[in-house]
Amino acid sequence: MSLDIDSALQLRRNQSLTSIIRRELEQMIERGELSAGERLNENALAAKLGVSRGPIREACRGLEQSGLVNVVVNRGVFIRALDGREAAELYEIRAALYGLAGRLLAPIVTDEQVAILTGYVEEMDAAMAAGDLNSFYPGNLRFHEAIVEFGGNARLAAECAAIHREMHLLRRRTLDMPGRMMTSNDEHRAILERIAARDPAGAEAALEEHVLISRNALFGPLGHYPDT
Amino acid sequence: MSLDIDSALQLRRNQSLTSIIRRELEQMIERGELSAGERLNENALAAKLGVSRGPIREACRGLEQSGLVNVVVNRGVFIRALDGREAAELYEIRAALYGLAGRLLAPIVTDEQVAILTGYVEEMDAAMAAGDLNSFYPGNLRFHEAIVEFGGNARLAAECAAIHREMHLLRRRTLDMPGRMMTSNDEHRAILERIAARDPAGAEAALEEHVLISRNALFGPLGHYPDT
DNA sequence: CTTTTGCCGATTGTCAACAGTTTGAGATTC
DNA sequence: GAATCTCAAACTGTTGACAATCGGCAAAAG
Repeated sequence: MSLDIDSALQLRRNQSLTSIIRRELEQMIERGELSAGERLNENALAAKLGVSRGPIREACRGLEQSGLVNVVVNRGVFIRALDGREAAELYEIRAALYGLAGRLLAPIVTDEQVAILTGYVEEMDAAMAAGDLNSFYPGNLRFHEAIVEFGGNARLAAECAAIHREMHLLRRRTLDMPGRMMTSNDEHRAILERIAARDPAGAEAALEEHVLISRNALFGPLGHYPDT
Repeated sequence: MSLDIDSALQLRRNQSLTSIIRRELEQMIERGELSAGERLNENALAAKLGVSRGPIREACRGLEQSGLVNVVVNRGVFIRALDGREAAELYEIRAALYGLAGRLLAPIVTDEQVAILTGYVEEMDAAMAAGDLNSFYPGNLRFHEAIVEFGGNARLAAECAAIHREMHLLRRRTLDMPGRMMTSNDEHRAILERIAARDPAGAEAALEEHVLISRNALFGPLGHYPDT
């Protein structure tokens, strides 16, 4: 009982309407309920959420800074549309950051953490065997999240999460295409193996390669910066 | 005359009060007029800038997202203070990003760009010879900016600029300490030499090392994540 | 003397209204 | 019939006001 009150107060304590709305909008983008290029109507949103326009505008300024929306003066805020070039640039950065995460993690990883990562890979194996893409995806997500978390650089983890959110702005929604599921998990095994071997350079290379292969699967292996 | 009007309109066209205020606050932080931990008073700022609190609050939400301020509900916004651990984490990320920039640039750099970079290094040499730290600093800044710009990944350049802004939150303000000026420019020469040789791996390594040496100069070479 | 309690000024969170801009439809002209 | 002009509706930018909350100080209780 008192625990409920405490947690409720704790929630209230660092959640203004603005932050609640920002999170809500982020999730709407992640779920695809707001698609790229779409315009946000402040009045409509305010009415829908039962608040005034002030907090909505504040939330949108936060989203603007994190790159999820574009704001055009006197015209409104638009869900950002990643073109091919921007997505490719993002993948490049992501590859470098995941590589760094692997390099940080390999020397300090614990046996327990290796076990956790192994669990995720096996989950994905099971999903793969069942041909179930919907349960493959969360395993994939947690595998990558865990690597950056365990690496010990909290800021790096936050940055990777932000980039991952931004990836949802890509029009072609298949972040990991069905056909890539099995080869993808082979790569996961390779990454895990290098981490478990406490091999920083190997883990770095495996993670970088994994991200860049994903990128090439989306854009084709040739174009450096595709134009759409 | 009409040019003045046009440029004024052009300014007005994609600059809301919010964006002007955000830039102003960023510059105040960069110039050190707002020091870490300090609290921003919305009313005072609004009066000082001659606007209402709305745009101020919106600007602060943007600054929050880019990590320049902390917002505590019902207490206000505080200029963020980087502790040692956060700064070290930032340096690690920065090293990886600059390394990526060097790797991208080396294969595609033009002779003209090499000449520009060489010019910056010589500027720094001159400043060094004159013992003039104040003219060393901007050369240093432009050298690093140019490398990420020329690399061709616009998003990477933006990310590096954001991290650089964030570095100004460090309490120990000497981003490059006086004593490091000469050794620092030796490293710049090494970086430039690897880029001019069109050597991606070498440029990457030289840039990473350069950033990590800076980090160690600030924190000492030993501690992985210092606590203050 | 220390601790608790209640109040008050200051500050933030939120809202509703006003002012200026954009947009699109219909009228008007050539 | 096509292009241009006019104008009103819709929307965003900004403001000032109201409500809720926090921190500190003084008085009362122990």
